[in-house]
Amino acid sequence: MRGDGNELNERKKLILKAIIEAHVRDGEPVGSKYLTQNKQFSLSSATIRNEMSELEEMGYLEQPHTSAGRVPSEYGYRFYVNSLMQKYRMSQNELARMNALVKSRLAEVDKLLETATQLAAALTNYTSIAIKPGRSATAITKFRLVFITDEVLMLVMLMADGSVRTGQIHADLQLSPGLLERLEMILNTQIAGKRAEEISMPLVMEIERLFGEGDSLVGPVIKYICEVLAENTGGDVKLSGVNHLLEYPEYADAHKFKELLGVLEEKRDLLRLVSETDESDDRPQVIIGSENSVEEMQDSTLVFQKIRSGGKVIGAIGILGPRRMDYSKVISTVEYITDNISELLRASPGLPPGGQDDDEHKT
Amino acid sequence: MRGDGNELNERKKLILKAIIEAHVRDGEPVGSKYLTQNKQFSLSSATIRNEMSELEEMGYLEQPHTSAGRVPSEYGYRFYVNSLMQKYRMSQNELARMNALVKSRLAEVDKLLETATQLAAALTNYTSIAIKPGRSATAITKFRLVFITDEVLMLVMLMADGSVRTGQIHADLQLSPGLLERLEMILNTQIAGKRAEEISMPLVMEIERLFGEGDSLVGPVIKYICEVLAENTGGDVKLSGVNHLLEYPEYADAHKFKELLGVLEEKRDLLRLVSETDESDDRPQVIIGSENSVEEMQDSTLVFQKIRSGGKVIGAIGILGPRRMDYSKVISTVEYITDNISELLRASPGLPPGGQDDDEHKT
DNA sequence: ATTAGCACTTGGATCATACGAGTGCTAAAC
DNA sequence: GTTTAGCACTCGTATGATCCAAGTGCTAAT
Repeated sequence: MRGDGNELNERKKLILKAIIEAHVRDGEPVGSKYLTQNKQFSLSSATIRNEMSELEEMGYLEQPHTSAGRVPSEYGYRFYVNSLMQKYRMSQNELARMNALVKSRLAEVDKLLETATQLAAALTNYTSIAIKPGRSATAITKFRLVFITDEVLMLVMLMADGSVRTGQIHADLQLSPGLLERLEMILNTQIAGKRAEEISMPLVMEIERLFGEGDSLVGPVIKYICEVLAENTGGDVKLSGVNHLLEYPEYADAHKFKELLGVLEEKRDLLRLVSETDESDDRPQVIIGSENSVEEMQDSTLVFQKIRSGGKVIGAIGILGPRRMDYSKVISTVEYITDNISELLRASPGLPPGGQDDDEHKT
Repeated sequence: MRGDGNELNERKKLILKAIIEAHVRDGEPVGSKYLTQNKQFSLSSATIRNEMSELEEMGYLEQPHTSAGRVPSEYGYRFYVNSLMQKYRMSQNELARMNALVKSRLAEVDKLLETATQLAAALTNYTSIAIKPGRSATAITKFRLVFITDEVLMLVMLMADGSVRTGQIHADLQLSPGLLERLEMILNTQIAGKRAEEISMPLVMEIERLFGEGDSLVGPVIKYICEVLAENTGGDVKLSGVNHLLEYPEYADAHKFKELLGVLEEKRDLLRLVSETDESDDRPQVIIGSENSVEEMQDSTLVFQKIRSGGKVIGAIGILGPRRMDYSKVISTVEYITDNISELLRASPGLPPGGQDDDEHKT
């Protein structure tokens, strides 16, 4: 019954569009009469009723119960997003607000993502999600040891993917810049480039031998390095504006809302969701209802877009709301914010400058 | 009417305790009859009624309406927490679970706090909050510049409070270790120890003059330093288990819950709340209802405890739930978790080892 | 092909009633 | 003097009946 025959005539499209937009606006089923009175259709309610009846048969609409108006089906929304919707044009006001917010804080990617989420939530009145996928353990290409105090050193690690990690290590013996220089060299020759599995006990002992004094220094350092290598950084998810959801009657059911909240906090599912989608698709992705493999989110829509920097996906920002959501506005917002972030990332320093990747060398 | 005369006799205390515990258990007003049938009181309901009536007059109990049972008043809870409650003894099971979780991930304070929150939420079935107060702008005592690639350097700043901040800076000119060494020295002589206001334009120009080449390097570096100095790090708040709140009918009202969520996300109020309390008190703090200055939280109770490392408050973890909360269990949990974290912080490195503070030198 | 008209369905709001839980008080019992 | 039994009273909620408005589907007329 879906997409049978060949699609909708113009009038049906217009009606469907009007229904969806009306429903999104006030959240109630839309009746035939409503469409005639408020709107530009020069048709009677009866005619519209007939069309609606057909639209229902074709799967674009649904009836909550006999005497209610129609509501867009998931399929209907999907069609709307794919074909009917026109891009939302931000108002002067919104644009100004956005620019101001975007410019305010940049710097580290983390902060950037967080700001972006808050922004998205504030602008759309839906819940917004920042996703930072975990980098799966990469090798370390270079070490630097920095002398901080007599007892503390900082370990700086340049990762193969171009990012940098740092950590402080507390040593039990008296440190000196010279000592660190020696250890740094040893690390760079012996450990750089290796994966966690390759750091065997004999290797560690060899290093301790080379370094000579103070295995109370080598020990903690190696331990820290192993931790970083093994880390498989879990990825991070930040929510903003969860409270907005409660504005929509769709989330009135406390129990279901609780479940949803639980999933959102769990991170895992969200991360999977983002990584499941087409890796190369850099447009906003719209996941409507049951297209979503996470059960608890099947009454919601998730719109998200990946953010790249130097060819690598470094995160994503998304918006979550009821299936009845202002797709046009949400999609534009996500798109706009993502673009801006990419822009900022290109301009500012802060993270991988594209470094040792294959693609970038052709310039 | 509060605390008039001189306090409760034994029987009143017992009855009050029983009422509170029953109410916490099932969330409904407690009637006189209920107390007699289920419980160990060898009294009739009438007697209990009389006692309850007096307890009400004294301000420990309240009646939602004439024909409902009694409910503990805020004052009643406060009394319970202060005098009646006995420490919750964790079950073998809970202890095991906790230990396992605590041991799993430690390392950075951030991670630690996050794990702790999740733990607290899981154990208590309330919402848990990790609070990392912002350090109010401190001076930088020392700089280190680390060569990372031809174009990127890492700026390491030792702060006056003993912590370390790092940031990457992208330079437009070709970097070299020698270059950085020179700049490092200039920074250490010219800027170290200064506050943000003291970094004037003339000073910056002086530095550029001293450094000579490439103000395309000095510019970004100084800018970054100023940002860090001005930063007044906002502090951070992490929530876990928000969904648990929805289990309690107290939070059924979607609108109020939305407001509460909004406040929790805002961070600001929470941070204030924690910093408002007695700085030196390291026991768990219990803020019940209207004792809380945040309006939206006046129907809730917040239990939290500060975490110190080397004398400095580095964060707090707390639990938020309905006023009717299992105080005994919650307080013990918070206490236990906090103690464990302190323990871990003492054992592992990772953060300020107490550094250049006054108190610590006396060892 | 469109429209007017009408019978039918149905969820929600409104109202009245009944019920149950709990109290406060008085008078009797210990 | 304290405790208890008994009873009238209060009040929130659950239940059910009724009504209404909105919307549909269908048929017949335009």
